[in-house]
Amino acid sequence: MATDFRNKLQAEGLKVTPQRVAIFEAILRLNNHPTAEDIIAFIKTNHPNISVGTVYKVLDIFVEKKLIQKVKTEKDVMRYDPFLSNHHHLYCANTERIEDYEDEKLNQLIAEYFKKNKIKNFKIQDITLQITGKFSSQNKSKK
Amino acid sequence: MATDFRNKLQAEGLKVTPQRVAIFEAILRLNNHPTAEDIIAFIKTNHPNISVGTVYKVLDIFVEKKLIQKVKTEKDVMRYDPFLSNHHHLYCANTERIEDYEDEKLNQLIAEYFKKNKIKNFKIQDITLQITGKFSSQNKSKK
DNA sequence: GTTGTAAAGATAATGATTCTTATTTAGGAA
DNA sequence: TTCCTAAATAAGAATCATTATCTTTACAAC
Ligand SMILES: [Mn+2]
Ligand SMILES: [Mn+2]
Ligand SMILES: [Zn+2]
Ligand SMILES: [Zn+2]
Repeated sequence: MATDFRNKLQAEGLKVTPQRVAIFEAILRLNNHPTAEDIIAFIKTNHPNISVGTVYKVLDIFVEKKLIQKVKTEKDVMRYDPFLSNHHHLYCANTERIEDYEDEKLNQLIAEYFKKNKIKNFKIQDITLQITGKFSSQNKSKK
Repeated sequence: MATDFRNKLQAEGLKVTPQRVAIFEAILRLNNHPTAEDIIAFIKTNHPNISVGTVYKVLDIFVEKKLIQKVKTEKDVMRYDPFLSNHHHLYCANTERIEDYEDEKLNQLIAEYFKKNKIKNFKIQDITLQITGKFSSQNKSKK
């Protein structure tokens, strides 16, 4: 996992720097699909003089190299996801909480559906569900 | 349709102003899920001195009153959708094009699936698919 | 040691959006 | 119709997430 990350960076010809490690670890720990600001705040304790620009730069690189993903929201702040597999998101209707939702059976159901029902003039690469609603067990990793 | 819009505004106790009408019509005409900037550019021809702040304000009101929806993207610009029914979106992997995708059969399939497979601690309100891929018939209403 | 290059830090700039304030207007009341 | 006033708009400043620029550092190859 941590070594996996190092390997992936090196395979892309990118250096394994303390900043990059710290940013990646922060995203893993902050498991509510953190914003850049969340990440900076988290890192600041052990790594007080990290530069804001560096964080944004590194996040872009991670996204480009597919070490993380961006998560779409209706807000004017980007959020990041270290979880790369085909999965879906539960959006809280009231708060900024976003939880992962994995469901292989559902993925297959949808894949089969689209195998039979092609979309004209469109080649599907990826399907993600945004499931909006309310969490009943309050909090957990709120924002 | 146009009167429907007026009624809905009045039902909410909101005044029907030329700006609001122009903004709503612009969103209908600009059928690629326009940004505020797209809307402003479109309106400027007939309505040269509309204020940017007004457009953002009005868009917020429309969203709040459910006359339009926001469309989630990975970009730092908001996009708006006049289409309110349960529908999905086809995101072009290369361009900013976003098309509506309506599929009642799919909606039912998914609804049935979740009727049988509840998500623990979560009450679903709405499900939207983001379908990413490539359009084969190039353009139509590009960005 | 010198050179070259990727990466990080500091900080200015950008661009979408929001806020503030003065002015105008829609539309109900008189 | 005319008046009145809360609601809405215009103009422009401010905010804030993100980008860009420029300098400095890390570190490897020569
Ligand atoms: Mn921006
Ligand atoms: Mn912004
Ligand atoms: Zn996720
Ligand atoms: Zn739509």
